[in-house]
Amino acid sequence: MKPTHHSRLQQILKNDILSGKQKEGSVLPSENELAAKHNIARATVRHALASLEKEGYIEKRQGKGSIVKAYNKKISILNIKGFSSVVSNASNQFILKPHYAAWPKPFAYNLSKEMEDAGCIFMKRLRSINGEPILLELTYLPNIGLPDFCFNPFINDSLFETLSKRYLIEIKDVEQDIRAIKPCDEAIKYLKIKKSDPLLCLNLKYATNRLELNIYSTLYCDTQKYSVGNSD
Amino acid sequence: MKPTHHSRLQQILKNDILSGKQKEGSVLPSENELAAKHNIARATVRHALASLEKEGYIEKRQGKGSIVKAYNKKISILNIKGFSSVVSNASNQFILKPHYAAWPKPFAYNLSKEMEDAGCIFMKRLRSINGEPILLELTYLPNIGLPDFCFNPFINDSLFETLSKRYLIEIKDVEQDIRAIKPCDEAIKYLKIKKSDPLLCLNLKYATNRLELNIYSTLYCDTQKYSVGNSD
DNA sequence: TAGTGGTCTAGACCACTAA
DNA sequence: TAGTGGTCTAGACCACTAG
Repeated sequence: MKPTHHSRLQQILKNDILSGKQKEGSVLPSENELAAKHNIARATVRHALASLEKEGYIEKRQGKGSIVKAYNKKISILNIKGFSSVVSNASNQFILKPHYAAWPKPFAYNLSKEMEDAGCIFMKRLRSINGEPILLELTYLPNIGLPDFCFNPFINDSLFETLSKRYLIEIKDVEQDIRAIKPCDEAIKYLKIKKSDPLLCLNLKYATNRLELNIYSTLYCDTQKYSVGNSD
Repeated sequence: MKPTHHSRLQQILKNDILSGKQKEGSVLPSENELAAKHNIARATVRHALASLEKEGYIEKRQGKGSIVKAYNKKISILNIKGFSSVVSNASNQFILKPHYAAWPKPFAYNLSKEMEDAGCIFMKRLRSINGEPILLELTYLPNIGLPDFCFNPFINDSLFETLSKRYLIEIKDVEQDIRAIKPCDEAIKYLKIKKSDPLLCLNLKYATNRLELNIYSTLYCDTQKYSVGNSD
């Protein structure tokens, strides 16, 4: 996995934004400036900026420039950013730490024979905001090419950051399925809601840069105080 | 609004896919072939294909080609495609036809003084699949630059198609806000659900190619039979 | 008017896939 | 090995924004 010019620039700018060096509403250096500074062609700069725009970090305006987008305060599960990178005052608690298991049967998605046989890594997490439980998440990863996954703690409490830094796995795409349901017993227990409270249920399928590797999550979300959104 | 080479090619390919001339799983002509056939540079072809990929119509594979994506059978409200272009056997019924009105107060989003003063165009639609009511949609458009909007019927029953063909307005972006709620009386009546049934509520804000023009929709969706998804 | 992003060209080389 | 998409360059002109 060799870094390209555009992905390198993309990472530099993303870090500038996340670290606050580029504040929301500020204008990035112009495409020509970036090209000159990094010794790359303008088309390559545009490629990097297009990626940042797709991920929701910037907004482009003809004649003005590339503007750092306002930070979205919603629980942005629907975009690719994940949870811990978006919500502040959020905390993660493992109800079940990552462990090896068989895939549940039946499983909502089709699995290849190879994945089926390898079994899965399963975890159950409760996510809270300001101490209030908001989200119960069941996550399934195929037990392929993830050595020692269960024996090392997460980096920064983040599954995606761990996958990226430890295994060079990047999330490319999300497929999602949303329903409003009556809460199951488990959700009632952990989210401390009533049996009559409606609950948001999301089934997510994350595609990664490894073609055969998908990550599956089922989320139960109490949307009475917070809503689920995207900034896409 | 002058059509560009890449948007023209994008439209041609999109039509080929939607009309079935390019079937799901089939491979589009190669970038070089498309470039030669349409007398444009390969970079321009790539621009068009990138847009199609972003909208979920195709998937690119290095060394193989651009593959037409499997048609997503879910009610894809979360992507930009809209409703009528995605779901077959779907029907639209106006509960309230488009008419001029004041903006509701309070309104979930901030409006500029100009928009506020212009008032809005409001409509209420019930959408059914196979004769079963699934979705109640309340839509608000600013009454700016949409002459005679209320006096002409929709093209193909589609708001987006009407905006595109009659007013050259294209949807660029969607911001969404999702909740599971207890149904309101109106939803119970039109969707024929019980008071205890959980209901999915979506607040959508569509951005368009006209900077000051946003479209707002509130959707109430019965997800007991169909779920809401995206193919992003 | 100067500077920005948007579109477009005509090349080049590389990485991957399949026969 | 031939053909595909992925990356990249060095130019050009246009449309839009702001001073």
